[in-house]
Amino acid sequence: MNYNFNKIEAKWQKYWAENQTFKASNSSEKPKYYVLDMFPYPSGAGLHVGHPLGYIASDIYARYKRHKGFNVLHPQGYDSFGLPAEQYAIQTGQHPAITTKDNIARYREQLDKIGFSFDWSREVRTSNPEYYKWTQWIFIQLFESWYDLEADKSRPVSELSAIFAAEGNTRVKAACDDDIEDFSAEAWNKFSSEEKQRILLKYRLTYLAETEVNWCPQLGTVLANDEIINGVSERGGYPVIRKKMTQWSMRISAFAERLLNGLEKLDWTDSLKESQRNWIGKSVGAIVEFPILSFPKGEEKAKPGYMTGGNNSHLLIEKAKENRKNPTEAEAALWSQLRNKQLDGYKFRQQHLIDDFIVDFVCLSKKLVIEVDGGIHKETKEYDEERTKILADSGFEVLRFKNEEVLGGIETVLEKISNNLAQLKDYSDQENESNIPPSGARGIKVFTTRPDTIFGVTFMTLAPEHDLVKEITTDAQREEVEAYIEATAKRSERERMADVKTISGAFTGAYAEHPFTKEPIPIWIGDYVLAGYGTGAVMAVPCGDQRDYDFAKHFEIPIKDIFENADISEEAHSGKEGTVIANSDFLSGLEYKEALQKAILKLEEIGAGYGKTNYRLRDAVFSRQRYWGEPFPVYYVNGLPQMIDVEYLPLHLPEVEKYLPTETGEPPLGNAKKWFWNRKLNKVVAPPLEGEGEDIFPLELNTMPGWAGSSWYLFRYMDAGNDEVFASEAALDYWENVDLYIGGSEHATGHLLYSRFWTKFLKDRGYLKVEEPFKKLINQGMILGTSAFGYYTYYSIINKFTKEVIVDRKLVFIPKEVYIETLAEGSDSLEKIIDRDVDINLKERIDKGELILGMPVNYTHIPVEFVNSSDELDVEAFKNWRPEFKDAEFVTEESGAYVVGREVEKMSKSKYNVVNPDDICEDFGADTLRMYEMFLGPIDQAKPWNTAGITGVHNFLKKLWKLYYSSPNPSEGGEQTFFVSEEKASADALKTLHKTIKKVTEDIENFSFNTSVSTFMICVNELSAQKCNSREVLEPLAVLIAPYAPHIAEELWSKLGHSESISTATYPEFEEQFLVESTKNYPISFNGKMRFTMELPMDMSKDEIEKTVMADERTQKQLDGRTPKKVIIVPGKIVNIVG
RNA sequence: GCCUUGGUGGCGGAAUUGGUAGACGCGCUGGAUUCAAAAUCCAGUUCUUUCGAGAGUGUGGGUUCGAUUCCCACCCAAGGUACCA
Repeated sequence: MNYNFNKIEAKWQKYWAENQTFKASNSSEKPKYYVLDMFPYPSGAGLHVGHPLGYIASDIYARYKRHKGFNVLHPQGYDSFGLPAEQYAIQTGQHPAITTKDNIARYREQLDKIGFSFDWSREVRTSNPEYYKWTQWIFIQLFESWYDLEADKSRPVSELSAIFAAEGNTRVKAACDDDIEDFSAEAWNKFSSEEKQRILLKYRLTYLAETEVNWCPQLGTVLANDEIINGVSERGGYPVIRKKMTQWSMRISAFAERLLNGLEKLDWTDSLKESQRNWIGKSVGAIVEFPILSFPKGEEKAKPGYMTGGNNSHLLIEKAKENRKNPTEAEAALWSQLRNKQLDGYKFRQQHLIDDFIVDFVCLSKKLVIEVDGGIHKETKEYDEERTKILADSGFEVLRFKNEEVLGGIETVLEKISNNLAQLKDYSDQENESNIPPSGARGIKVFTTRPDTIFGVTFMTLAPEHDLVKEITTDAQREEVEAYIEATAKRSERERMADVKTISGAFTGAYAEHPFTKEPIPIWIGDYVLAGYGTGAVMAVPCGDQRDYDFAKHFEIPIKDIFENADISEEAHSGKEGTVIANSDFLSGLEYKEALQKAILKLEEIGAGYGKTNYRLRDAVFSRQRYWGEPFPVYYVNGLPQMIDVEYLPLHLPEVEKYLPTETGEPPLGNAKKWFWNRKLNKVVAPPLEGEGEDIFPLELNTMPGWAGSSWYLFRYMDAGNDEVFASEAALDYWENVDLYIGGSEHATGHLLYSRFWTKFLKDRGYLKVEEPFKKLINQGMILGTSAFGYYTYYSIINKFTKEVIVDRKLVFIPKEVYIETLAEGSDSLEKIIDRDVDINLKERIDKGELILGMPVNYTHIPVEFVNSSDELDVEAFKNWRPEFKDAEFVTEESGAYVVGREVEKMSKSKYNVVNPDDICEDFGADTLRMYEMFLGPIDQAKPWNTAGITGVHNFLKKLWKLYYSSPNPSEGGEQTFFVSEEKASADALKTLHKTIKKVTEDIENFSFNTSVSTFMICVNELSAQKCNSREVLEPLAVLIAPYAPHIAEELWSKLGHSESISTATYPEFEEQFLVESTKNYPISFNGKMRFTMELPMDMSKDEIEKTVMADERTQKQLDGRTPKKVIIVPGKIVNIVG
């Protein structure tokens, strides 16, 4: 019987499905093993042969582990929320749920044909409400958590509130927003509920924050970086700008150190771990604060808020204003005497901000602060002391009066003030008050990894988006700066990073003060500084940093050399090791490391900075302005987010008529007719009518990103149907985490980091016991397509005088060489071709110059299914494909065929190079497809698909089949029938078998599937040559190959007399004894080049080998009379003769 | 730009720890079988060659008795670069 793969494969696929052969149990005597593929997105195009590559590899491993006695969990499902379905919905109006369902059905059908051992009873889809209920639940858990930096773990927010109520927020160390104000327990307890919510939001692991996005006003939507091409949208070509938007963020940065350290224990490739390390980007350095030295004239009056810290000042200003409106009696009395330069002509300000403090009165020109105690603005004693200290540090004198003093005898108070004013140094001589930072030490914070080079700072650069830019820019520079900011807003972040050639920037006109030298440092803005990195500002050290160097050269900013023996005439000296600092005051003469330490110490000493570890990892934006994603279980009361109670989950995705943003630019959910939450009824309702708004609040309009559902799906598979919890404790305890994960390296920093983050979070909160989701990870490379190209000319002949068109764009396909030659050298060959095609009379008239011949050339993709393995085109099929090719002519080879050009590209519909796995299964069988995909090359590398090569693997399976179909007495002319001999196998056959067991097992453990396929081929070739038909060899061979070619293995297994599936048959054991060799075929090299080989006994000694080799006549011939200088002998390996 | 991976015959690729470069398969060439074709089987197939041999693993250097493998510099290609999944 012939190898009828279609019949065999259908039979066993049916058997597996009916018997639930691969259904995994959540309890078993056997050890567990969890094999997972990266979550597929079911695209509309269906699977092409590139997709199953990783699934085949994981399936082989899963099946191998079953043979090895493991209880294997090998599930599959769909990451079914995503942009493509939404795009399709926008274009066609078709609901994404419907297209997604269809696509999944198609995927499933295709997957089933390949014979995977998936446990389909556990299938999940992220877009199913039963699934996203738990994604929403996890979001709520994140919202209800904060990160305790001391315990280094996530804790419930209720515990944080308790801490605040007991001791305020000054002692707790938490991962939080930058703009946190200190408050006491008393203060906390007095805060309104809303105030508390606002503060807690700054601590939660998911929080609302302003983030920069790529906004396309015309499309009314946010675009991904790769949806932007040259600053305009890919769709439509509309302009895109950077815009700030309030969005949900995930505080992944709190986990940075754990994500970094956790890598060490993972069995991932070094390159992948390295990618994650770089992404997390830990750098140790210092925060340095440069006080802003100058403000433009008049500005300090108009804007009293030049404080340290961004949003703090805004809050303080509000408070100060309030204070001004409601003075105490004493304050009001004093102010009436101080205002309008009444006292000795000195100008006083009331309720003024200095640093982060509000003082009652201040005379800036004398740096004198007047405080009146005991009023309604009374602060705690602790706070007062701290404030006095900081004010003193900034050079302010503080004068305190009690309420009674002011009210009892204002004359005495005024006299005291007056005396003080007279004694104090006058700061107003330096150009008004503008040289004194009006509010004290407002500064620019920078993060630097090289505080040792601080004396080399000659300018500062801020990101153009930096909050301070608008405030510090002088009138003279304003126009230039604003134009620059506008220009930058048009460039994407990636563009800005990639483009190092164009140096651009603008001077703000402002200066900062060097913390040590007190020299003024000009403040520039430049787009090489990114707002999201560090503090969005750098201290530029042109002598030590190339980008600063280039910037300085370009704008002719001085470059200060602070290195010993470094040449900085051409480029910056960025080396660290062995660098000695010079020209740097107390750092001079110190080596890099010492200088670094000392610089940080000094900075801390003078209060201008402190050592800090910085991470490049930014908090992850979690909002998407899309329809087809998980809705947030969130509604808003007075703009503050509220979580829907867990018992009312899932919050279903609403129906909308249009999947586009609303006319007012809101996300697509804004189109939903019913998208409000009734807090009383706990359900989704229509917008409130007049008078019934009390319990009805708007729901969140954004949806979650693609990575929400895929960050935790591995745990859902452990207990997929559970509607009480995301997975039961028993299931989680049994399966723990994924033992082997296979997928593309493109997920290195996205999915793989986010799922590690969520796993750590869920562990902290006690929902999981594991710290990591994926123990071992293998990357799969992409399978590329081999595109086919046709080259053509479309020539026209026009009458020079009458302009009559005689031949209109006639299409002639030409050989590739002619095309290339025409482009490179000229059209000689092309003309010859056209001459043959053109009517003789016309040709004569062309030669006479009466007619003009135009013949442009071009190329086009040709569908690969029209091309055979010899690159010859099926001309008729191609002509019928599209009307424009109907009348095309073809210049053929001698054989009469038109030969296409070939090139390797990504497999894609638009390139007409997609190969469908269904077709391959139909023509060659799933077993052939599986083995061929593995045979193509190493699993982790990209390689082109070439269907022509598949016959080799197919023939191999036919040969394998024949080994078992070797009826000793086939009837004359009849087919071979199944036969295995029960006799002892030959020594050669056993050697072949055990050699194969050894190699294949090693390969499978090393995920070197391509070499194991080769090994099988060698094995079958050898056994065929040996005419081996003994059960002793063929039975273990069937098990050995079963993970790779399961259908044929099942068939042979049943023919061998087994009634159970082969899937759990015991894996054959390798035995060394069959491989023992007594001789070695030694390569004999001369100066490292192998010239001939010699068969010598394995146990021969070094001396004997040398003697034997030297005595050989071929050795003497090679040496040609010379005496060798040296003879190197590695027993069992080689002989090398030098000389 | 930065990070990661890779570069070996006409093609996919192999080569364990520095030890016979090109296993295995495709393609190609020749042969057997056949009226013929398909299928199958056998032999050959890195390049150059004056048939002695010589060269050769992206390029240029280095270490070594010996380098595809280790080191340095460079070139090229692919993936990622934070809203494609």
